[in-house]
Order: sequence, then C-alpha cells, then structure tokens
Amino acid sequence: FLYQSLEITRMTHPLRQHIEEIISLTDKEFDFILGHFEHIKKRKHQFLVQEEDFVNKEYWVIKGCLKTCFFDANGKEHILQFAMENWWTSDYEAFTNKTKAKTSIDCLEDTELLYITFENREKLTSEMHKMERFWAKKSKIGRIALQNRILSLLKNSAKERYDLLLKQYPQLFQRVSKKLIASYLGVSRETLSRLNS
Amino acid sequence: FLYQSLEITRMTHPLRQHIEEIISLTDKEFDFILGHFEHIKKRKHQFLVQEEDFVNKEYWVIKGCLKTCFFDANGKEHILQFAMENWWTSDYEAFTNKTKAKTSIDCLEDTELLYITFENREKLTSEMHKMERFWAKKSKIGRIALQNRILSLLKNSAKERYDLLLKQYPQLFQRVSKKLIASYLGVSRETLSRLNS
DNA sequence: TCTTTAATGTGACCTATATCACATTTAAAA
DNA sequence: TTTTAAATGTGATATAGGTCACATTAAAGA
Repeated sequence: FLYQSLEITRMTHPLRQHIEEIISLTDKEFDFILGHFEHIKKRKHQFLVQEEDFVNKEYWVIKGCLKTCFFDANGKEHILQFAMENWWTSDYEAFTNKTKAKTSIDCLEDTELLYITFENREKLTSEMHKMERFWAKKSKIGRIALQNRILSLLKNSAKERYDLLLKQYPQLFQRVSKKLIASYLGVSRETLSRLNS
Repeated sequence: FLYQSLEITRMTHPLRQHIEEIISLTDKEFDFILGHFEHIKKRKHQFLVQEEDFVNKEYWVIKGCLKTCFFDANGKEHILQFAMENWWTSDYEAFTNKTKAKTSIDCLEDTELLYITFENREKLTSEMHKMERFWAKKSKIGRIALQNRILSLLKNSAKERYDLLLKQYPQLFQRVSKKLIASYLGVSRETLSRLNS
C-alpha cells in the first residue's frame, strides 16, 4: 500500500534510492527488503520512543522531522540527534542491548516513517549479506559523524559550533526552533540568540 | 611467530579470546583470521598515525597504551580516544573514507600491536561472514560509547565527567598523565587539578 | 649519576557562557 | 477569531572554568 499512498513505484521508492547510494539492488531484492518493514504515521508531539521504554524498532524517516532528547538532573533538555527525511533513528543503545531507553524520540512535525523490528533486522541481515554490509557501512558513517561532533565539542566555541551546524545542515534552521538548536549545540538559548549580534 | 613470542597457543591467543567474546571460532577459523594480521612493536613516543597521513591499517593493542589526539587552531591538544590492551584503534574517518588523517595516534608506552590492512579487512569480511558480524557488533558498541560521551559532554560538569571516567576506567589514571586526562575530558589541566580539592 | 624536561599544584585574575527577568513577537489551540 | 502558549531577543548579573605565572616534585634521558 505504500507504493500507492506515495504514488511511487518500486523503482523510485525513497528507501530504495537511499539503500542504493551504498549497494545496488534488483527489484526482487528491494521487494524482499521492503517486506521486512512496516509503515506508520505520527502527528507532531507524538513520541516514537519514551524514556524507560524498551525499544525494538529502528525507524527510517520518509517525511517529517524528529528529535532524540534526554533530560539532565536539573530537568534541562539536551538534544542528541535530529532526524529528517532519509535519516535512520532509534535509541540505539536500548535497541542494540535490549535495555531501557535513556532518551525520548519526539516528532517535531507530522511524520511518516518506515520501521523494522529487531527480529526482522536480524533475519534480514542473516538472509541477505548485502544488507549486513549496508548497515555496517551506515554504522561506520554514523560513528564518524559522532566522532566529529565530539571533536567539535572539545575544540570549538559555541559560535564556531553554531556556524558549522548552519553550514552543514542549513535546512535544519528552517524547521527547528532555536531553543532546540541550542540544546543540540550545548549552549543556552540566550547565548545562541546573542551569537549573531 | 606470534605464538612463540608471547608463549601462547592458538587456544589462548588474546585476539582469539577477544573475538570469541562476540562470536565463536574453530581453530582453523582463528588461524585464517590471524593470517590477515601483521604484528608490530612501537616504542613510546612513536606514532602509528600522524596528521595528514593516509591510513590503511586498523590496529589492535596486544600490550601498551596509546592516545588519539588532534590540535585546535591555538595549538591546544585534545584527546579523542585512549587505547589499551584489547582495544582497536585507527583514524576511522581516514581509514573508512580513504582521506587524510585529522588525528595523530601516539604511543604513550612501548606498545605491541596487531594490524590489518584495509584490503585484508575487506577480504576477510567478504570471505568470512562471521567477521563482518563481529565488526558490525564492535561498530555498534563503539557508536553507543561515542553517543554516551556526547551525552556526558552535554549534560555533565567537569567534575561529573571526571568522576564518571574514573569510575569507568580506573586503570587509565595509573597509566596516563592528568594533562592528557584533562584533554580527554575537555577541561584545562589546572581545573582538573582543582577538582579533587 | 647528573641534567633536563615534563608533571603537578595552586594563587590571582579573566572571560565565555549560564542564569534570571522581562518585553515582544509568533504560532498553536480552542 | 480569540485565547493561550511558545519562541525570541536582550539587559543585568553570576559563575564555572580558562589563562597566566610560578614553585615543587617526579620522571626521562644522556
């Protein structure tokens, strides 16, 4: 039904295009992969994951925007990740280790997603070596991105981190409040507001 | 020759024990894996990787201690990672993307390592699905650790980060100078020195 | 062993960023 | 449309942590 709802064919399915950036697929292989996913819609302010949940799904964003956040001892919110079109998201620690989520994943807009369960992911990777390689590659890329964020937190000032983020993800600033950007960068919203002046 | 030099058998090889924490291996499989690695020794202050190098090896520490560091615009050193016995290390961005290293990897003690080249790693993972799974799992674990470090940089004070590190890696404090610990935590060594008082 | 270099601690002072308070604007509900 | 809540900007002030300077101690080298 997903093909119909988005008026797309299996040839132009966004997930297929996404996967084919890394490995190439036949029509049959893509159908097989897609068969392991489910489709859901969420409205703004709905949660995909809440703190303390067990998490057995990994999500892929078709359309929309989400934040992965957590709260410190003083109740201050911090943003670990944003997710928009073509991004994967989940609480990976909870998903991988079958532990409770430390984070919440919250829709910032009405959002349309595909998800795959832990079991289906295991099945798919063992049945289809290509997908193991796909996710291995994705994991490597994700790790490099996290490492660069640590680098940036260690060596750059608030202003520098702001400029880098703006340069790397200009679309983000159109869709997300500055309060959340501030929480992602690790500065107060007041300081962020003053950076431009 | 590695078996001899360390007076170990293939049964008790430290790399085998390390891999078997995640997947199980036959003697034959382990010999096959080990055949893709080379053995090297480095002295204190020698580099495994220097900034601007191309990096086509991933290292595994048999014995010793290393730091992965980089320098900011003011020449201040920051530590991205330490590596000790049973840890993997490399400049993963340079290794994965075949780009130049942003970091240096420097031996803090005389160090004994195994390494695998990019080509051998590709060969090994494609010939032996188990090893693809092994590294996929390692990559997941590494990613979670990086994420938790970001979490900690965002939500914890210098003192809290210090206490967490001390709790998680007490051995580190016996082997590494406080200046380097400070660079890892993202505080000045003076501040670190005052945290205990 | 002697000599040099690095590690560590601590005082004095500085600065980037946080916090609190409030006004204004904008967007979301009802 | 009206009402309510959230986002944003900005001043005043506080503070964690940085920087500089110097003394002491410990550890490398030679």
